[in-house]
Amino acid sequence: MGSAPSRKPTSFDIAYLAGVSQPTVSRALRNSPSVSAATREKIQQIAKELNYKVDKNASSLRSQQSNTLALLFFEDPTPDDSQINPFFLSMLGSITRQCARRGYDLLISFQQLSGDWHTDYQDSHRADGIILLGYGDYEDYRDRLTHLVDQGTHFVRWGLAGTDEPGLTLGSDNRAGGRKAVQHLLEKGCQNIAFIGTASSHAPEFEARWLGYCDALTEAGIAIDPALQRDGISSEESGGEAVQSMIASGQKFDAIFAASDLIAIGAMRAVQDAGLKIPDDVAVVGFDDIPASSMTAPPLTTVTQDLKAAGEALVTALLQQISGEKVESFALPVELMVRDSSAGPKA
Amino acid sequence: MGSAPSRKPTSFDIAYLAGVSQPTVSRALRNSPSVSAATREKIQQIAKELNYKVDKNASSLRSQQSNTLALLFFEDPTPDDSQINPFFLSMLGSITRQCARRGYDLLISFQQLSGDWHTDYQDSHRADGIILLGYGDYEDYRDRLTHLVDQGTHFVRWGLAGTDEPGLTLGSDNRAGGRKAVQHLLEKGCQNIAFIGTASSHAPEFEARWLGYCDALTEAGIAIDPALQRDGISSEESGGEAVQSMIASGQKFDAIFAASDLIAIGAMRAVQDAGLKIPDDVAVVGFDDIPASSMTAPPLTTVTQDLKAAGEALVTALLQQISGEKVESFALPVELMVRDSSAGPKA
DNA sequence: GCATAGTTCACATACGTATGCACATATCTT
DNA sequence: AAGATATGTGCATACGTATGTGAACTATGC
Repeated sequence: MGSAPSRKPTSFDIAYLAGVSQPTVSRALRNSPSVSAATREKIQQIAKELNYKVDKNASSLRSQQSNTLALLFFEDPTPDDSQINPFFLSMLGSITRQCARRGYDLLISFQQLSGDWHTDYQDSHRADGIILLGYGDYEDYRDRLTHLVDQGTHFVRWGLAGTDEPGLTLGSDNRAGGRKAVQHLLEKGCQNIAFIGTASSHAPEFEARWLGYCDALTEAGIAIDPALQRDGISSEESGGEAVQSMIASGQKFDAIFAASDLIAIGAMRAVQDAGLKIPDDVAVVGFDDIPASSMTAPPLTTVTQDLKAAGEALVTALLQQISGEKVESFALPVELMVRDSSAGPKA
Repeated sequence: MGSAPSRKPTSFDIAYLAGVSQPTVSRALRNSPSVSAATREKIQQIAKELNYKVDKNASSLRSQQSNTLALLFFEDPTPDDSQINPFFLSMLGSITRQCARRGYDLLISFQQLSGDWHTDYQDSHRADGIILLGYGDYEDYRDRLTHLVDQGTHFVRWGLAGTDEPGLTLGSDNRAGGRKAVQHLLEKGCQNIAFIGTASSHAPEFEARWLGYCDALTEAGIAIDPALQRDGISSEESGGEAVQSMIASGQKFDAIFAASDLIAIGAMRAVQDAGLKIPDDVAVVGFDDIPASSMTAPPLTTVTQDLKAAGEALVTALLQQISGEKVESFALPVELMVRDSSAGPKA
């Protein structure tokens, strides 16, 4: 191909070739209205020929904005080589594309809850704003969020919308999701619906899902039975142990609503290990619709969140905040994805 | 807390407070040996108090290196809101952590095979090097790789190591993996082992896995039977169709080696839909060990690649290349992860 | 007591772009 | 036709850091 120039072309090179000044080149390439169409086209043509690309560092330095967002995953118990929560990982694609569409680069990082990530990206001018993804007890990092707000850092968090923690939070309508899940089980004729997942404010999303569970039962005139509830974090082990505990205690149940798919998958395995059939003996519904959910046996009925909409909402909200608009937290609608783990002859 | 300063502190602010010049601050913060210990400590102390962070843009502009790597996922048939191949997604965690450990930021992007991504990150000085992840027919983008090499762009690709395409390629030892998988099935007593996956050079990794399949059969003195082979891309549908096709043709088979887990999962479902038991009637082995593999029913035996080592190798190789070292392509060892889809009474 | 080497720092400047301002020319008022 | 607005471009400079060069000062040698 063409001979490799010894040096990357700069806006001065283009200016020289076009017979204009460097500032005019800058303006022309940014489609400034204060440069004539003829000049602009000439400059853009030359830039293309030289394969010129604006230097991101110089541009960001001068304009004081990086056109870059930072995506921070954080995990509570982070083992060093851990997997990321599959649900959040699924959101990555949507966020990435949305960023690209808006002309923003995306910087990515995993973080422990410790460390001083909360200031790094902002202070070093690497990113104009931050997206925070991660389940977790936000009591732990409430201080950090407050600090971010105090510093004027732009950020948006995926979590339980409408709560009172600092900053902007978007999330699915977890309560409505829990309600839909349990209503579905009730319609199937289930009588003793168990809940697995921590129903405390330390896990606000799980708590909201639990409240939805309560809503549906209450509406159906069924009493909330603590004996049908088990605490659990979002893991397969946790779901399995909960089921074993219920079986061991002699508790009758014909359905399980799990606060996450990972819990549900572990629960399903434990149910099957106990010789019970899904969905005939026990129907199971999860929450999140992680990729594995459609591959289990039987495929898992679950509450699916619109990941595409979520990614778009996060990016959009963050960019609005950056541009100075006032943005309100809001919840995204969810839908029930009925699969075989709750289908069948029972209805 | 402290009162928020109206302006972010710069190295000049620190210099003033420390009674030194700005260059001395820069050197002190970079631990340059040409600044005395006393001065360095004083400066670092002040920097800490002011919560000073080096401006990434200015630093990168001046030093002409960004300390950033770009991770490019690309997909052949990219639907706009597509999922990323779960296998590559799994590698993300390892790469991210490794970058962090080396003090590099990670920029992430999804790309079509079209577009001019191959020059963007390099030319705009956004990244010092590029990691390319994606299966695919690299005939399609061989030109782009060549272009990258010509431009002197630093990049490393995950793929079939040791092939002759331009640039540096790391990958798993796909052939050994295929061999191990099939040896395992032979040891279980399987006689008619099918292969699903395109055994052509357009899918070089699949081809290598197929060669491993042939190796194992040949070593066992079994003839390679084309009737036991079906082409297929890496998707569940593809795996399912392949199985249906074999069953429809009356072909006998008591085991399947699928070139990817997605294929294997689709194949398992088709096998079960046909009323056959896994592993008793048909044993199944996949390749990749995606997260869903352990959750299928039965859990899928598969060839697992060391994702942690892979991520580290990619980052390390790229950084070595950036620093001017000569780096050779090499293959990483793989292991068989035996689960229930190939276990059982047959052995 | 002066030259040599070593240490520690300041000065000047470069990295490449974006933008406020002034200025020149062209177009429009009355 | 002279003054008033519009339009397009150049000039100067700022963004914040990193680094080559040289100056001052200290320590060492004879």
